[in-house]
Amino acid sequence: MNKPRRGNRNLMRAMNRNLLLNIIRSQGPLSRTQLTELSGLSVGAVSQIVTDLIETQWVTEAGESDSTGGRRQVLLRLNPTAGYVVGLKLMENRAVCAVTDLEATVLSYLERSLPNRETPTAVAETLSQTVIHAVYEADIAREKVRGLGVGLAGVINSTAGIVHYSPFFHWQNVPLADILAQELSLPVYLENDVNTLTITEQLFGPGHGVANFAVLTIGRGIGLGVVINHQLYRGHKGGVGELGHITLLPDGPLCDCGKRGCLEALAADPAILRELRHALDNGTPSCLTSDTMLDGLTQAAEQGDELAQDLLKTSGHYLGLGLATMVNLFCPSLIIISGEGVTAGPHRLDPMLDALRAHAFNGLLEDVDILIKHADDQAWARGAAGLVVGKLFESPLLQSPQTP
Amino acid sequence: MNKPRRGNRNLMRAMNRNLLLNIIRSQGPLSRTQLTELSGLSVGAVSQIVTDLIETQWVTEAGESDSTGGRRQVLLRLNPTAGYVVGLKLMENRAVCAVTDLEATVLSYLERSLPNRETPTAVAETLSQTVIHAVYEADIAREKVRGLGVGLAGVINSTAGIVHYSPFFHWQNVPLADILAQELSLPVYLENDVNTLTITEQLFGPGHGVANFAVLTIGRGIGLGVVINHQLYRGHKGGVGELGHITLLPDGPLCDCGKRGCLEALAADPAILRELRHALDNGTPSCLTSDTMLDGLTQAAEQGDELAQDLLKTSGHYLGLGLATMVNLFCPSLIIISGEGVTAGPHRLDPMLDALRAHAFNGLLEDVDILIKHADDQAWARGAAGLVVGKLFESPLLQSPQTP
DNA sequence: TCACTTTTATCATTTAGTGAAATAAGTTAA
DNA sequence: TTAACTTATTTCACTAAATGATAAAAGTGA
Repeated sequence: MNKPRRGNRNLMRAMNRNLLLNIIRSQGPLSRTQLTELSGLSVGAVSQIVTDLIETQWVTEAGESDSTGGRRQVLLRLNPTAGYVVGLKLMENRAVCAVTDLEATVLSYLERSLPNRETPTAVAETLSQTVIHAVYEADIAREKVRGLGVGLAGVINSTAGIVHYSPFFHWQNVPLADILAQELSLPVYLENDVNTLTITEQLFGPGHGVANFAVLTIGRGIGLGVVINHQLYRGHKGGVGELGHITLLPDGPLCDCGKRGCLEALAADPAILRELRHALDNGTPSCLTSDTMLDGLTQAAEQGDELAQDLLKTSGHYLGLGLATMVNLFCPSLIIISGEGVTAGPHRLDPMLDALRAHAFNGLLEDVDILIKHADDQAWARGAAGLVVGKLFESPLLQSPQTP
Repeated sequence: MNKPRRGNRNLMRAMNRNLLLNIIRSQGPLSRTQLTELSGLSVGAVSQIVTDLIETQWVTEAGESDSTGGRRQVLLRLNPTAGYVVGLKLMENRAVCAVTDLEATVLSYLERSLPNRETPTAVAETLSQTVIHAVYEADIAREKVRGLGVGLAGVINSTAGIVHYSPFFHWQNVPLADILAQELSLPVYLENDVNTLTITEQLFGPGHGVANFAVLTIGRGIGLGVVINHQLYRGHKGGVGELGHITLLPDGPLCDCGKRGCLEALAADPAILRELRHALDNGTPSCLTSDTMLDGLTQAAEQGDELAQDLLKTSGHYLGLGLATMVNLFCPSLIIISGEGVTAGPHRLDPMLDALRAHAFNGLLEDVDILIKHADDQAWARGAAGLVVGKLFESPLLQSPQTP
């Protein structure tokens, strides 16, 4: 039982238009005839809607296919220059920005350091300039930019475009989307960073067409994005799946959130480095030093350093435990494991998968695909851009729940 | 982004018909004018659809309201005799059965013991007789029975109507829905028992209109039903939220599922009784005996028995820990705590709520309603009946995903 | 060149929602 | 009691979108 909704001709047209647009977008160049088959619409309707899509420049005719004994079919594809989108990913002290076309191909990419502890307005100004610069570098007409997607860690109200809580900026209830929208005169969509990655995996990645899947990101924090019934799940008031803060060890180390033994405090990158320093203080022999970063630790593990291996193994084990809990509750059919922390490699990921298998409920992991997929800075920026693409191709059933 | 769907006039009509029907069902008797306001449809459309609903007997005119200075409005309500549904809840060695009308008012209710370890066919025969008997007792025409809903613990493929795994019957891949449907010549819907309760809370209980909520059941096992975006979530292959089998203590007691330290093995009713026997064996002073059941234990706790209080407290604590994990991942805006285990009262529930508050992520519990709601056998049977009502009033957007 | 195929456009038909106007059925004040 | 006003519901002309048949376009092959 979904929330019932009123139907009228406009909605019907919008649904079918959206249907065709999404088929063309995801299934590559297609003829009108193929569209009728794939959509189930009549030839008349397809003809009419396609004419409209071509007039409004969303779609272009792109060559013809070979004849199969009759008239050649004219291929239709998404107009690559129909529009462009900008994605911005905010991190602790810098931002990365990407301009992409509607197929998420990156046209320009740049990084910018963010002044520390600035006011939201000051940060917003820096961000605006970054966006303008990136659009300039992409060499596209500004009018064709359809929107800006912003991803950052924290609790975000994506509907209102408000940052409820950000661990980096220590903001509270900042209407960042509105501020940026005013400065740039663009639609701005704000979203938790893991969610942007999740949406982009749904649109362009292995998550396409998968009804239920989850994206786990490992890095400074532990993030979780969840798609349920083909729809990103945001939870009550934008409080997304806080997998990083489930309690695994009630007496464990203190977490940033104030509780003890959270997954994040046991298994995220800072936890590994904290345990490294503990071990060195206790005189554990190792080639590592107290200012080794995760990359160095990974290298050391590959070269046989036992401490490094142990640290990664422990982190992986807890990650697997948390992942098993997630699987027991959500039962996704696909799990994408991503983030910078993936680079730590098998020394971390193998124990994770072992623990996952050991603690997931009987049979729940059967037919579940698990993908390891590294996400660098550019992938995060591209993810934020994908957020806008997602809005552009979103089903009208989800948009503007008008009267009822 | 939902899976895009084709729209046509039939769908439009079905959507609006369903919209009106659901408004009438849930908002009580209403006039046509009120319907136009609540639905957003035009007066003409409402008039036409209501005429159709009356012709097809779904709705009846039920008196008039007072005049507010003009023509009196004719009130419309769900036709109470439009149809009836039957619900069946299967337990370890018995089944309970309820016949209700479309508003989930119970018309007849009966219990029946189930012969142990029988074949599915034998069990199905007993169930069919029970259903026929219950319908007879409800004194309704058999043709007006719209379907049978069956709820039982285990992993159920509700789409195919197959019991994948049942902890009680030790069946595997039994097409119970088909067997019963043949015997009774009725549509039969099979579903995990917690899910039936969840659907009924959504239709007739506090879950009505709530986009995201969860139902936790405490009893012999720990169950979880989840509604996300107004839709029951079933997970991949019907593997529902196995909250009972998340690992809380990796070295904890052995669970039925073969793993150690599952929530169910720590906090469900059998776990309490197991710990009771442990404690008695160790000579802990108490007025309890080794064959005390949960009711006796609860009474003892109320009368000040320390062991009983401790046992309930420990169970509650683990329940709260598991609940906090669930909240961190799902972030529902409403939690309904139900099942027979609720009768254990504050000695169990207060520690549960304490642990929940202590381990839920900052602020995630704000504005979250928590309801304690006892569910006895009849409530479970009514829940199974509600499953059918849910099907009858389900949005056409969810039904028959035809071609696309 | 003709017969056949395949693709795409066009057009009459159907039908559900829309909104205005008509009808029905009240109330209220003179 | 009647006229004026209110409110509820039905009716009806209108519109627009999907449908399905038919026509037109554009190819192949003997």
